[in-house]
Amino acid sequence: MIPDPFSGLAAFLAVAETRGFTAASARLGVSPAAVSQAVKALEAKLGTPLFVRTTRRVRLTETGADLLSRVAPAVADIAGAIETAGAMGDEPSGFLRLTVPRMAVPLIIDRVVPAFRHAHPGVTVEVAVEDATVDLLGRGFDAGIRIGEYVERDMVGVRLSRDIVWSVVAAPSYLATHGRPATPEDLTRHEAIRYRFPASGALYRWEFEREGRPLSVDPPGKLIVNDGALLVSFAKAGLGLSYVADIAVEQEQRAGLLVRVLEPYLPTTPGLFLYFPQRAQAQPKLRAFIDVTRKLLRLRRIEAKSHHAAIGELKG
Amino acid sequence: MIPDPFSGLAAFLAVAETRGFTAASARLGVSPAAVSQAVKALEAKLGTPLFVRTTRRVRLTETGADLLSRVAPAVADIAGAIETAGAMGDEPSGFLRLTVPRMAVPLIIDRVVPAFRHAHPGVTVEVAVEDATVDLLGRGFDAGIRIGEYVERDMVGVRLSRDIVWSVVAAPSYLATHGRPATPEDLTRHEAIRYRFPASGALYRWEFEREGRPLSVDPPGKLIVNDGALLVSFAKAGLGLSYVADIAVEQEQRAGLLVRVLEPYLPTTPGLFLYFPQRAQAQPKLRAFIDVTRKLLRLRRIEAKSHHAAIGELKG
DNA sequence: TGCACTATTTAGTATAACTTTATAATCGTA
DNA sequence: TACGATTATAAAGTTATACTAAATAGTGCA
Repeated sequence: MIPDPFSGLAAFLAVAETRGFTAASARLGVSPAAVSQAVKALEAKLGTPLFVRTTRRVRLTETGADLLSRVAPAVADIAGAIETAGAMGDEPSGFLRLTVPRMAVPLIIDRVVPAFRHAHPGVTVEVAVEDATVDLLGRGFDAGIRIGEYVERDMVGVRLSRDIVWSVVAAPSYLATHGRPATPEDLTRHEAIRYRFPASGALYRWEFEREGRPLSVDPPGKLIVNDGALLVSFAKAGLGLSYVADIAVEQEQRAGLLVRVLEPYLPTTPGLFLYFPQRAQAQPKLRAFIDVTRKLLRLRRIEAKSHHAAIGELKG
Repeated sequence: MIPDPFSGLAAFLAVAETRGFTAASARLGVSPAAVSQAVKALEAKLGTPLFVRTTRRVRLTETGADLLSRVAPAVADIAGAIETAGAMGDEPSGFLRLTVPRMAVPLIIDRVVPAFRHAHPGVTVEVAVEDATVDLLGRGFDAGIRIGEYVERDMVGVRLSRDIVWSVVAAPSYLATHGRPATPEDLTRHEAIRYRFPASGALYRWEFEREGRPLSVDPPGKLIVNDGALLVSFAKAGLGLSYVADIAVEQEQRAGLLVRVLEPYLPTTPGLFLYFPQRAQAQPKLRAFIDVTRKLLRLRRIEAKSHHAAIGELKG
């Protein structure tokens, strides 16, 4: 048997509170003999009687009174904690910790988290923005957003966006001055706004395809940033070419502030996904977050269709 | 069954503290499946998972962490109350935890503990052998054996042995080959079997007195041990000189296997004492241990007197 | 003094908890 | 990338514990 430090306490407390074994047995829903045996076993374990009893009266000994006075508050604490834990069962509450790449902030997080907080004020949300691939369980996260379809087993991926078409963009003013690159090799004669990964410190190589084969380029650049938003804003300022996901510059393109170049050479990859451990998906806080996210992204798809935009399917 | 408000808590606490079901099952002394079932039943009762687990990792959920933080102090209170109640019983029961230096094992522990266990089978005795000075209360010990008379407040010391006369001893064969040191300085031309304290890693300096003034020597030696028994057995094997308490080599001296040298220079210190908190001495388990110890050491003194040996007084 | 009621003990039974075995999953290392 | 070692869990069977029923002894009140 699992050694039970509480063995006999329930019976002891019931007898002490009702002042009798028969009353205690009625309260506990068992026979008087069961209560008698349980208390007797506890007394044997302690090596001292807890009650003085006649067939007509039950009185706590000094040791029993002392034990009761110390144990009763602690038992009440435990009962309260268990009740609270049980109450947490149905309503989402507690902490929801997410790790997300910076790109996901304007696309997903800025929209979903306010809606989620509004719908579930009992849940504290923590968003850790980082562009490194994160070990969810090891770092204590409940879920994460990632580019591309994760292949880690026992993880579930929920698509949050359509596929990403990568883009090289520049301001019209930049192109007027420096010309328009026609092939990836032309980039050697241009200014690139480079991206450095915060975690690893590596510079992001620009990736292309030619006739189905991958091609990687390290273009020259005198601007290096570690923030995706700066890639976009510096490009708009005419400071160079940026390599970004098309979904990050949709508005700038529509407004004519940024222009795509090298389109025939740019790849497409799966978009943003929400990942979480399969075992965790039964948790109310996570289910609630997924539900809110789906509803919001479905609304966005309806909006996008009305703008005649191509939308990727949302998958469960 | 008596409804048990604590059902599953022991298993839950064990898993939370050990961070795994297998480790928890080892601690509780049951199979991993039993722990898994107990926790699962508690989770079902609460309607919420307490752990997120893979086969390789176990992590508390937010609910589980909250439950743990609330339950753990209450459980500790209950354990303390039960232990106190048990200590106050007339029949000694529960745990008696002792910390003792290795030297005390052959002299005291080997004799007293079997007798005590025989007389009081209801008490579980734990003996921690270590040569470091131990904080009794901080480490959860009921009593400890120490060389010398403790002056810590609220502690009571019961003498267990007569004063210790320290000795430098060697086998006759060693002395025949290497000569007999006449002064502590002569040790520089001898082989010492050194003692290293396991806890601190410090080498034990050999302490002498000359004309009432202390004198400390670091003799050279190519044998270093952290076990007192090895000091004696290596000395018997003629491997060098050992610095030991005379009570540790009484039999070897009587048998002529070891010879004392440098006697005029060796100090005497108070012997072995049993120490315990003053407020604990009313506890039956501790009173019983003291009684058994006194009886046994008194018997030993009668034995020793019949051998015409000098015995130190036993003090309370 | 007698009766009603309670606590306890004992023997038997039922149920709960545990074990064993097999399986699936995970993580680390080669 | 694949394989092996280790862990968690589920299911079925077994064992041990806790409970019940019945009998007995004791107590307190009318």
